[in-house]
Amino acid sequence: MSETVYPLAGAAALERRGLRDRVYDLVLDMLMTADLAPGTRLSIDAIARDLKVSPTPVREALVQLERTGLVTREALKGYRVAPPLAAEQLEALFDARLVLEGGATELAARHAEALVPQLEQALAEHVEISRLVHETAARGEKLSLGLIRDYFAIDWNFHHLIFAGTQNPFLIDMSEAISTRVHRMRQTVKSGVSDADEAVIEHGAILEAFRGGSSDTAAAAMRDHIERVRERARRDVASS
Amino acid sequence: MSETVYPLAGAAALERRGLRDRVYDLVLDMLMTADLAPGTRLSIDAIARDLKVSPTPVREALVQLERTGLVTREALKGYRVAPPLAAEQLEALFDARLVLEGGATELAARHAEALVPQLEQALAEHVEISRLVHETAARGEKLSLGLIRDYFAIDWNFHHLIFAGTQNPFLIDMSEAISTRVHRMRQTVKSGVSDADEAVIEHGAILEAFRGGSSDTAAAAMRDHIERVRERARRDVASS
DNA sequence: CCTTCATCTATCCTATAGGATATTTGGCAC
DNA sequence: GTGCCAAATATCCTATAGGATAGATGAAGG
Repeated sequence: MSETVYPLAGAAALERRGLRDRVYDLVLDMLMTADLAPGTRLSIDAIARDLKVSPTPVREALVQLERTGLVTREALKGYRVAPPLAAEQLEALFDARLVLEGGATELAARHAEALVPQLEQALAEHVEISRLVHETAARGEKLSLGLIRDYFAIDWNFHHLIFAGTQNPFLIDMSEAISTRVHRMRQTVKSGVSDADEAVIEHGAILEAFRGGSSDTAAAAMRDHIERVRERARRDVASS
Repeated sequence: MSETVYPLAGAAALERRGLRDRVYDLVLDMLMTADLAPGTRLSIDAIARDLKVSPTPVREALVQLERTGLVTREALKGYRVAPPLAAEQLEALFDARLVLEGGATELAARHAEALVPQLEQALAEHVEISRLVHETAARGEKLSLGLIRDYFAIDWNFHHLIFAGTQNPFLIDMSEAISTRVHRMRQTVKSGVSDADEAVIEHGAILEAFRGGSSDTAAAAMRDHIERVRERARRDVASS
């Protein structure tokens, strides 16, 4: 008796999750880190055996993943890792980002006061991990998958904070759809870590614009950043 | 024997669908037409009994619906019809539409030549059904659910064509997320049919801008249209 | 009369089983 | 050796069963 009951501390944060959700996280993580060749079959039974669960929750997790665009489904044939983004689709992705993130930046500027300190924090982390990457590279070591993963997470966090700053649940939802595609693109396109310095500078310009309080200036800085990322990605594709 | 086999005619269009997909369509239709009170429980077993299928495909269809925002899920508690859009969320929805549809209109202007005839067709249908609505109202008859449904479909078709005109799969995906929410909003907000004349005029202005070929003008016309719809929706909410 | 606790029912969640479909393997004919 | 067909295997898809959890009902105590 007399079990220690932790009262309300963060009770709202504790949201119960079924097995389905955990399988979803695991498969998502698997798709993000281990770069599977596009078109690889994702056998439901095989995944179920691997994770020691029944096919049912796996099936549901894959239905959910299908809506993110990371996997494709053909009825009665199964799921596959989504094909890589063709050059045309890469352009479309950046067009969509220009629309979405440009607009989101304008809206987020309404709450700039709350947003600026968060972006400062995110940028500081970005600077820090860039330094780490450079040091590792200078020592001639190969960048560990974990480090690359962390770098991408921190880089995207800056963009994510801006979406969150709009306080618009619909835009935040859409940002997640974009997010998965951007992460996937970075697996195929080599770049992403090599342009760390430029990314930091451009993020800094966006932050500065937020400090200024002009939504138009901030949106312009964001659009400029995305266009530059697009250019760097184009060069990478061309050189591969 | 000797079954009549229809050869290749439109074979590409015939895409095989599992039971899961049919259940999805049925539940989606049910959510769109029969206006269920928000918060209504969607029992998996009950739906399965209704449709004479096992719970498994129903469960998968609901997972898919969850991503559209039409239903909400609480682990171990089940699915419910999504709560109605609060005033705040209504504003957020229009903000998101301004960003998305404004941007999409700019991009669609690149392919204006192909788009204009389609929009002309859509607008003609819009005019036609508006006339029908007016006649029905003039006779003092109550508007049938089918007529209202058709009106909404035709109205939204104009917006959908513009998304399709971007030829951007990512934006088209996002438009579907918006579409379900807009349809749902129209169930709660009374307006939508009453402003038929204004909608036709504003759509006409967008079409005219596309004919002119200026992407900025077209985007401005679209944003103006959405802002006006927002205003009309606000008035409706206030008067209820 | 109201609160509290136990029991009971309904529902969700996961696991297992079997039929249906796709894919692969092996063999045969050319 | 190459192309085609058939059987075997693997996989997907739906159905059913049982354990687990949430909500409801009813009784006991204050």
